[in-house]
Amino acid sequence: MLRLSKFADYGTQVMAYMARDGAVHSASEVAAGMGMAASTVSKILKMLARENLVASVMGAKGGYMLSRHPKDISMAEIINAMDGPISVTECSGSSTCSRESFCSTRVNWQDINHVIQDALEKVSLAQMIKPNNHQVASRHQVMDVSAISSRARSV
Amino acid sequence: MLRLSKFADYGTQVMAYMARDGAVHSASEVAAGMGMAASTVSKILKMLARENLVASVMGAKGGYMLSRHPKDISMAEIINAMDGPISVTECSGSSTCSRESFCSTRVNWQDINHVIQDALEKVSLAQMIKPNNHQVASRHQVMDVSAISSRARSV
DNA sequence: CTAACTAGGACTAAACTAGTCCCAGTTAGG
DNA sequence: CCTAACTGGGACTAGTTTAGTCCTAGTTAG
Repeated sequence: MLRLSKFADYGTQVMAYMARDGAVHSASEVAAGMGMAASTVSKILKMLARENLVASVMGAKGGYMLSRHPKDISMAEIINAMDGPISVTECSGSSTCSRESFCSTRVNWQDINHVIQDALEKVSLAQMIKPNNHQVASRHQVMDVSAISSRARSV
Repeated sequence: MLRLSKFADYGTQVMAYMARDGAVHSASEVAAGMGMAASTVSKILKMLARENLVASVMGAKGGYMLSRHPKDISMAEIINAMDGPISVTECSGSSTCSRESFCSTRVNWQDINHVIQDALEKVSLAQMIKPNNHQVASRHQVMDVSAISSRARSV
């Protein structure tokens, strides 16, 4: 199946929801807007915040906002934040595999991981929320650090 | 993590093992050669046989063999055989998602699936067992149906 | 000072995965 | 024709992972 966890999926949707404006939204507000449980959305936003994909504003009237412009956030970043590094097999990292001596395929898995990572880096959140126009293989946007607001602390 | 099941990984290794020659090997023989449990390898070979990636020979002195030349078998086929269709999210198929009305990202996930599928189709088993030479993005081999043997029935 | 938030992590139930086993069918060879 | 060596298919189980909830602490607006 080559599966992504549900969290990566949810994370993308939460990001998509937040991308509609640059404003601060509380977790419960996002949850209500998306029709999901507040505690679940809260957990997802925390994970996204830890990786600086959203910025958090603490205290009353606080909440979360995108830390960058949607076109400067790649799907690879979101997936990495939610699921950890993109790697199709266990052995492709540093971990030891008991059959490593037999295994002739290891370096090639790494190549495959790299291709997938590349493909995901080329898709921005902005593209992801547009109606489909087959832009997946298009050129990667260069970051331009257009801050949406300066209110956030944790960026 | 974008994980593949262990079966896809094992499947690849079993295929790699069988690719060393065109001969018939019993499941237990392959298991012994790879240092894995016979029952596990047997299960994997059954799955591969059901998708016609290996051909089975029943009865005494039976076993399995690759159904095609390694260069005519793609990684996409092996992964599909072991894990089912390559699809990064649940909703990208036909299944209904409760938030489909909110979800603006669906068609774009399908594009991403397609890119990954493409990348995996371009890697043949033959390439996978060669020492790494960064051939992942190279052109896809055209099938030439060079039968290795005519002994098999289930091809 | 209090209500409305986020931060972090512990905890649990459900789902999935990996691995084993069993029984039925097929074939080579004595 | 019988038996041993195989595959085919599927049931079953233990272990792991995932998803989701909840609790406590810290921060800030008003």
